[in-house]
Amino acid sequence: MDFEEVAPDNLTPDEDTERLRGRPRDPAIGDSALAAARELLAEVGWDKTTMVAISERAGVGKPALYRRWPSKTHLVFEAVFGWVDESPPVADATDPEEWVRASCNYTLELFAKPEVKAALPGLLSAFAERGDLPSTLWSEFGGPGIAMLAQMLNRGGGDADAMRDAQATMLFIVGGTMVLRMLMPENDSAPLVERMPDILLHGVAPKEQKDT
Amino acid sequence: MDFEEVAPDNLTPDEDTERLRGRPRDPAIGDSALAAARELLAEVGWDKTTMVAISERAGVGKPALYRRWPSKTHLVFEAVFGWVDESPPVADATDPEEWVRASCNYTLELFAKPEVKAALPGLLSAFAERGDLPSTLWSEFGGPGIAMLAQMLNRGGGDADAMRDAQATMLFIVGGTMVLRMLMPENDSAPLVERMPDILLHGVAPKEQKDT
Amino acid sequence: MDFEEVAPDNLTPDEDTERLRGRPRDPAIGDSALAAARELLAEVGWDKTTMVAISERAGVGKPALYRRWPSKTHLVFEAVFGWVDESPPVADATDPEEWVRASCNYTLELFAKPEVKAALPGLLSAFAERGDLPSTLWSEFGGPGIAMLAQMLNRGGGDADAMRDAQATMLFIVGGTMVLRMLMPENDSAPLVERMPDILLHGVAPKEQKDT
Amino acid sequence: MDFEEVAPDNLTPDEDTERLRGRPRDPAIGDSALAAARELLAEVGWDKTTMVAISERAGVGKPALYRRWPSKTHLVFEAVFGWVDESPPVADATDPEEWVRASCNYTLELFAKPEVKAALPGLLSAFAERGDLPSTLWSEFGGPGIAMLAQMLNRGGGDADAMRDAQATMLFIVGGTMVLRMLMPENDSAPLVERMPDILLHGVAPKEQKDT
DNA sequence: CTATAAACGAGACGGTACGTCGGGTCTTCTG
DNA sequence: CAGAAGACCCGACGTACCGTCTCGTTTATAG
Repeated sequence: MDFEEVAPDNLTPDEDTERLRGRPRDPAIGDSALAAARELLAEVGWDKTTMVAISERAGVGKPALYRRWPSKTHLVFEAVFGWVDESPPVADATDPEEWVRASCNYTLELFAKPEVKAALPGLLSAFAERGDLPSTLWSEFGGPGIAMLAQMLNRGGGDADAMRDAQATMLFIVGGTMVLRMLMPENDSAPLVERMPDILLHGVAPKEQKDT
Repeated sequence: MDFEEVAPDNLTPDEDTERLRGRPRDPAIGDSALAAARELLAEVGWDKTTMVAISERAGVGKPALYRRWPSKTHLVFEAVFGWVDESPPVADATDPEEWVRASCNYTLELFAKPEVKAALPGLLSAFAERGDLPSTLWSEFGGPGIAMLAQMLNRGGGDADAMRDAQATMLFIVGGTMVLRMLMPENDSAPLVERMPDILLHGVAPKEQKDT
Repeated sequence: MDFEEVAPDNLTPDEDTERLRGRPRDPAIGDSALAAARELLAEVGWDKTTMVAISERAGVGKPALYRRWPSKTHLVFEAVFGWVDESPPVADATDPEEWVRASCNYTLELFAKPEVKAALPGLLSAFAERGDLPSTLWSEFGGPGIAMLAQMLNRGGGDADAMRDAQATMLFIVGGTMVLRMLMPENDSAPLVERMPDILLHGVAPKEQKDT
Repeated sequence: MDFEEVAPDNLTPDEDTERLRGRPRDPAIGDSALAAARELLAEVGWDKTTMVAISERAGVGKPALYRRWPSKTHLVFEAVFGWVDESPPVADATDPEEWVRASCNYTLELFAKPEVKAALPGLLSAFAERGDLPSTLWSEFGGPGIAMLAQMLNRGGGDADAMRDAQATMLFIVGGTMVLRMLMPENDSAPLVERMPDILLHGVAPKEQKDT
């Protein structure tokens, strides 16, 4: 996840010694700002999650925010997805079924978080403006998992086929859970949640049932 | 789709006679405003789709817009999703396979429209503010198709199971195509598009392949 | 006062018979509209004296107002000054002193009316846009009185001198009372009011008092 | 003239040190805004003197204006009358006659300025809404001059009488010149202008002339 | 007794100004 | 030089009013 590295001031001078001139940035500021952004997103939604509001809740000045992130979108993006790749969600899956179930659970949890739901509008906005972001996010977020699944699926067929199926599966998992969380009330989604992995694994209209 | 009926002035008085007082609203204004909104969304994106820009392109005054929709969000929502249920996308499907392929094509086309992609951020924002919208949209948009699929799937099992599977399938179709369109560049999505219906129909990890 | 005659539709066809076709205008509408305008001016001031507010209070439609007056300014103008020249305020004055005292009392009363005070801003606006109005108003409002005073003042000197003095006197009376009413609280203006005519009649610095 | 002190944010905290936090307001902005307002009033009149027009001509953002004045009326008020008491207009008068002539000239010039004439409607509006403004303006604008005249008039009589006469005289000068400038075309006002001070000084109907 | 013509109440329409608010940048002072 | 405070520009939002227009209805005269 290097979304935030597009923005920062072009510091990083040639000399390491030069880097330490002046007052160092307070590392606590970044954390409290991200936390404040998450809280506000969950509490008041995207529109009212103002830069000023974030700065006030974090006890921080607005310029300090813009010194770290080039826009509100970048800040929120990191606040919501910045912890990705800390723990690979399906690191210990050994077969496709396990992988699919784990991935579903993970994304279902992810999109159940109120701050994630609230952040989506702004993030989609950013996608519309910057075409490179989506693919970056996709490869960072889904890349490793897709590769793992592709390897597990690669039973005889070529690599290309397995990769294609793995990508489509990830697409369905992410999209399906996202839409589920956005459109359906929390309470009556339980039976659906249980059934989703099965459909992905075995299809909604298995061939063998057609014969009987 | 009755989103727009939430907003308008509480007309629909008890008496039909009361309704005809005063100059009637010009029905052409609503249409041209919606068309202008769609065009602007596709051309300049969400942010620059201003109420003033819409009113200018539609040859209409700003108050005329606010008489019909209480906010920009409501207008755009209807502009993008207001034509739903005009033509059921899968009316002529006779078996699940046909249904799935037709639905995939339909939603893939839908989310390929630039105005739909541009409108999504604002619409998700609206969802956050008005919890009733999502479920309304869901039932209007997917309801009929889901019911049809459920009927086709109902081979022996109870209605509840078929309904559940149909809902999950729709979830995957809508979500998967949406994420595909939002995250992936148009050009290299072709092989994926071809494979998606197959996965939904037969699963990524068919049981019979496991045995061999 | 023919301010309102600028507006009416250019009816007045050649034939008197043609004039009476169609439904005649309801004469009560004009009166109730003027009364409503006066009340609103006195109660809520110029800004909130809306055409809609006038029409509602008068129980009348907005087009009925615009059929009679071409603008809000014209309506308010007539509402406030339309009754002028009904009764010449100084008709029975026999000498300059009497004339000055009567005129002062009259204008003091006039500018004490809340609707007159409230109407002044809009009227001044109209003056700025239409240069002919002020002189019209001046000649209608002050003309007869000025002529009368000029005649009384014409003791030996030429007509021009007397006319000049009469005009200046009227100017002082109107302007002085207007400013008094606009700028000073009602309560502590009593002593001033008593003294004003004397100054106009005999001056602030009479010559004979200087000698003693 | 402290009209503008009503509006600003309730700064002036207890501590002077608190006042210097944050970026200080650019003092040039206020001046250029006032100048722009004066120019626009003179050129295009009250109605077209828009806040946006002022901000554009001053090269300033609209919020910067609203930071300084709470409304267009306040801004224009200060633009037109903000320079009062910079130079007492009759500082060097030694007798009533001189004082009256100087005051007449001063106010005649004042109300001849196009920006002053254009601003009057809005200002009268402001008076209607804020009752304290008129008396403030009156005391600031006329106070010193009135006091000076009262002292010159105080020949034997009590202070109260002289003060009363001085006030009435000021009322006549201000009101008379204002009405003159508002109602009469510039060109044929010359003879009146010459005669006005004489009437104020000696009256229209001097007693000694009656005898002869 | 019907036809015509105009006025009527209601309210939509285009245009435009208002005052507010958010994003992102810049400028001061303090630590 | 980082940081907090806050002023700055830009521009969109939603509201209100003005003066015009279009409805369908009512009321008068004309034939």
